[in-house]
Amino acid sequence: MVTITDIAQALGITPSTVSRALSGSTRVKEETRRAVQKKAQEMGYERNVVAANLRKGRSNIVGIIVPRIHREFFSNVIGGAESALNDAGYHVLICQSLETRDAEIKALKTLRNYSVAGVLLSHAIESTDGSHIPEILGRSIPLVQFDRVFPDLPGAKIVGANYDGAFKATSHLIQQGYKRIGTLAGYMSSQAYVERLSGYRMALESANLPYDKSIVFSDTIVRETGYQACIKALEAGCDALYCAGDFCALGAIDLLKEKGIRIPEDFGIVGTANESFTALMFPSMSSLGQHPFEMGQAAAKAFLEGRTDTQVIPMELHIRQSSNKNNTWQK
Amino acid sequence: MVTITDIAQALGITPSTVSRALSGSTRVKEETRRAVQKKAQEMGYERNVVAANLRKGRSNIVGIIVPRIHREFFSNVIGGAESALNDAGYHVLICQSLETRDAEIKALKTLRNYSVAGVLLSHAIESTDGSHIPEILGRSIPLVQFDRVFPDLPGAKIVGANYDGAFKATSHLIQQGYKRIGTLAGYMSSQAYVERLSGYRMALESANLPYDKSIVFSDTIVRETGYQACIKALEAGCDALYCAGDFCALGAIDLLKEKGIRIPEDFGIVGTANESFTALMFPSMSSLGQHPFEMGQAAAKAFLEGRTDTQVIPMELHIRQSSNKNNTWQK
DNA sequence: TTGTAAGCGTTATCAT
DNA sequence: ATGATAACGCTTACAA
Repeated sequence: MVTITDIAQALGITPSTVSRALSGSTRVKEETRRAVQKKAQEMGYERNVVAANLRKGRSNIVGIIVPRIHREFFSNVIGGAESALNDAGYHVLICQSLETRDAEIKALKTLRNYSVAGVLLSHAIESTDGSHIPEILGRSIPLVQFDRVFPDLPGAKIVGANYDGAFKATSHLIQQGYKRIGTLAGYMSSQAYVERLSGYRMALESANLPYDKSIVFSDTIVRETGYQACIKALEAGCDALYCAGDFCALGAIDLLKEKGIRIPEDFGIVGTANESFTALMFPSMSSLGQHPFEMGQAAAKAFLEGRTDTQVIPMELHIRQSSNKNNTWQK
Repeated sequence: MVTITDIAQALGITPSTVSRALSGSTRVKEETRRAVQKKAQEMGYERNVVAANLRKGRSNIVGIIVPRIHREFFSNVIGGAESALNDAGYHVLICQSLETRDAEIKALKTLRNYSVAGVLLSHAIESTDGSHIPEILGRSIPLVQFDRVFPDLPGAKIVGANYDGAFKATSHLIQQGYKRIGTLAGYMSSQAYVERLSGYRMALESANLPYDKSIVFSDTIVRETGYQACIKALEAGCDALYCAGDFCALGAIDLLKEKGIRIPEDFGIVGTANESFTALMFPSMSSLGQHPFEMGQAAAKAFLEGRTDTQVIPMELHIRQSSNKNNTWQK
């Protein structure tokens, strides 16, 4: 590997000058800069980023911590973030918390240890508060939170319009004529779900419908728990569910099919996330869509631009068969 | 940040001893090792990996290069690889080639520059040969290829049982009684698709059916091209298609629905990849399943164990409605 | 078993 | 505008 010292020797100058010429900004004669750049090109020089990082005390790596890489939502966020960061000369070190606080802490320490330029984080469900985060990152590593955020932490935040979205989704169910609308609300440890629940509640109250805690099912939001919760929802006389996730909505549909309950005639379902399967399944599932790729790009840009505000990414309601009594199909 | 020098001072010994005590193996008195470890703990020491990497000329980062992070298949591979690597103390730097050779080359150079411990790679479609890969990585960075591999490159390879799988899928269509079975074969620049085509061909020949090039559609395998190819397949008198991807199979189904052609009665479809939507759509789609998570784990383990052989991950045929005339439903 | 010293490749500070 | 020098924190011959 060719170093700046090699170039310096070849040119009869010193490494410092080469370094300056190559790093752009500082005062170097135009002539020498050109000569250095030419020589560097010729010799196939590439800056050793590890050495540069050590000396500078910061790297051009951005860490991304997500609960699970292979969840459709998160992999899309990562895809969006990586593209934007890469365009700006950054690279992405990726960590999974697997929803545990310990792994999240370990990942944060790892990233600090690599002196990353920044951290993009969506916290583990197990992390009910975010105090560990600034504690580990300190003042010098900028933090961008996305999707699951701690509002009280400083720094940029990118969130979905959870309140608005859930309000729209629930209002839609009301308009369709469903009378007793429950919700699979998700983890109350996460702000995103708390807001979805608020949106649900306000939609009911705006329509002068009662908010009834006995049909608010707060649990993990996987297929199996959706199935289980739907049993209780039926017992409680529900005829529709707004679900804070698509997989728990799927579980609910599993049960309804099993019981021979017609969708959407007898029971309405709206999920959340607009996973790709929702449009393709039968009956197709109405879902409140997030925009993960854009969220990833927004998180990356917030880091790149040094923003510290909160950005809200709109959520769109995709009305499909599972909630559409009037049969106005929408792909 | 506390350094080994700090620990050394606190203990009245030298940094080298501290380094040795902390790096495990070398000869250090058990007593001092214990003292050092205790002190390190006390002072909250964490080894600066950047410095260590610079000195050693290699890092504990493994680079993963995939065409696109957010494709379901690849994100699952990454998820599996990350878990296994993380357990062994490695971290993952992630790069997207976006299917272009240039980005792939850039990523390889970046990873070399970070002196990564190894590279896990699934090459871009645009890369029709792999000569650039060892050229950039050299002898010292181990390469593990997965899914899309160049057989002539040295090093470990993890591939799906594409030949076997396509053979099974096509044989299944034959058994179901379809008479003229075409294929959406995918990119012939990639070995995986070449093998799927071979499996398709051999299944036909084993059943004494002709292999007819006019019903082999080789193209990109997205929804739209599947739709287009299916038009031609119908014109050519096909009554079934083995599709080398799920999305092109979906495009084919789009067309069949549009034309009112019954699935599976009049036309059979088998896709490849077993994307999650295949089980949920209507009619549910038969698909040749890969095991991306396991593939990622296998790739990681191949790196960790220094293997250089080729491992074949079996593919399973999931028979669902789209090819199941006998209606023996299988979830 | 431990200490000494050099060096990984770069950047930053001070001179010149 | 350029050069000399030190330093980032660690590892590793070599010496003791």
